[in-house]
Amino acid sequence: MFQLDLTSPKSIYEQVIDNMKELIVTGVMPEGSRLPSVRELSKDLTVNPNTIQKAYRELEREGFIYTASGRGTFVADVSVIKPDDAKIQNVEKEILGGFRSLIYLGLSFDEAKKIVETIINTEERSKRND
Amino acid sequence: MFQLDLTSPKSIYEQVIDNMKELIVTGVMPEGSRLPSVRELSKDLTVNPNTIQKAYRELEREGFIYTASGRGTFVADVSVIKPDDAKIQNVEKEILGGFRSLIYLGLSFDEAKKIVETIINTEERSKRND
Amino acid sequence: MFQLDLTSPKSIYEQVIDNMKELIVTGVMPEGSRLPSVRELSKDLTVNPNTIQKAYRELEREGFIYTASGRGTFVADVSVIKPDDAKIQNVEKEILGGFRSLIYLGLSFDEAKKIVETIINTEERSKRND
Amino acid sequence: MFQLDLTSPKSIYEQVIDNMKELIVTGVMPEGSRLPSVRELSKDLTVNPNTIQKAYRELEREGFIYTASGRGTFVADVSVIKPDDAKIQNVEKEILGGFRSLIYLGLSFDEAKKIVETIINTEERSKRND
DNA sequence: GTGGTCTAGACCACT
DNA sequence: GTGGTCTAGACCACA
Repeated sequence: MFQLDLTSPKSIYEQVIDNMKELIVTGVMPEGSRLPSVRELSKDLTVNPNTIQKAYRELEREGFIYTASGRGTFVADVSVIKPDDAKIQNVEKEILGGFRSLIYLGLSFDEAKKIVETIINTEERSKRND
Repeated sequence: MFQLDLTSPKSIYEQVIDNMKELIVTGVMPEGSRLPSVRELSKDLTVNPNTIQKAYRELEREGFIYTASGRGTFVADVSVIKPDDAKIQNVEKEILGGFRSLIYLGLSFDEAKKIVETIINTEERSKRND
Repeated sequence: MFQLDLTSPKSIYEQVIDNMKELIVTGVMPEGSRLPSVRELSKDLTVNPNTIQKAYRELEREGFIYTASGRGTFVADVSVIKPDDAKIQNVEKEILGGFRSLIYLGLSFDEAKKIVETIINTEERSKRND
Repeated sequence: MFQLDLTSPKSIYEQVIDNMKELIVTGVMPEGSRLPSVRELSKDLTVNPNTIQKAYRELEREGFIYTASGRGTFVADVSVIKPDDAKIQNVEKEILGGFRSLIYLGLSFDEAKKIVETIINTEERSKRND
């Protein structure tokens, strides 16, 4: 399904969340499709079931999936998710922090700006090739 | 000097580092100027001295400051710091992650792009007004 | 007969029970009328027969229906059911918990009160229009 | 601090959440006050630390508390919490379900209505005596 | 089989 | 000391 990066500073359950969101938002996992069961995925990634469940729980809380005990977990209707302004602001701060880090690392403002533009353009192109 | 946000998920020592870098990179604390002593700052921010110590150690490791034993810690020549490619790549990943988060939160690609552009432009304007 | 909400946190058998009770108490299914067989209903709702079986068993236990072996299951005389004080107390706790949740969600006491009154009034009106 | 009801159908972590919310909303735990540490409370209630942490995490997510790793968890400014319409609707459904259950249990509409009114009035009186 | 809860106990970073 | 993450493995209700 996807791979974990054990060297990443991101925790395992966060990686699972991000990877799943990616699959859902890009439509690889369409609405209503069934996610691998907690046990399946935990075995597949060789991590503890609790870790997967933690990720699934968070995904459910954010409205990406819904869970039917005894039957499985399924992709929700993501188009309904309404942007949460508070969260967006947090992410904005995160991005601003990242941008400033580039400056701290010794880049000029214009170099940093260019890097961010490149990141977005690369992302845009990769989306178009889906 | 600056304020801490005790409710922030960022750890205190990270906040100290970021604030210090900000002051240094923007020139508020020019090269050679003396930083508050660990004790002074810890008292000022009412945090544990160990926490300030840790922040200063990291700042020194990254080349932003240097310590003159018995005299204090001073701002280094920041223009010398060479961008560390590995670190830049990490920050790039962080920014990309943030950008994708905007999408996950329900924004369209163009909305997310616009937000990032606004962040950078705001930052640019604030720098010009320094 | 009725629809299930597969995304609901309520389990399927609970949904079946509640829907059946609704039909019985409102008189849509009058005393003595025959319920769909387990197989029929399970096919109709595309759920596992065991699930329907479990719901019927619970409904019988509570006195809403009775089974005539080999002939089917029928609506019992509901007017005979005596309120079970223990159960009523449980439901009262549930309602109190819900009411407090409204407060936790940031509503004032009066707002919460008004909401509950509206719920009951709406229910009352819909009953009158049966 | 409070007691758990091990016979309750509510899970332990839900009970912890509800009890804490109660203490916070009623002002027993004012803004900024420190919650018992995960370990303390787990020992106090003789439950596993993970269970307490699960509760604390949820409380944080809902904005009732904030957490400062290494220092403890603290009561947040609850007045800021904005009612979440989706959640309110869920609670409304819950209350409606409870109300209907009273009817199913054999009460008349007016009896059920009176019970709910009594619940709210009792709650109101107990608040006034705080 | 499915998800949900819980225990016991470990390791980590931060204060 | 604090909270955060994770493993290993148990028990439960539900389908």
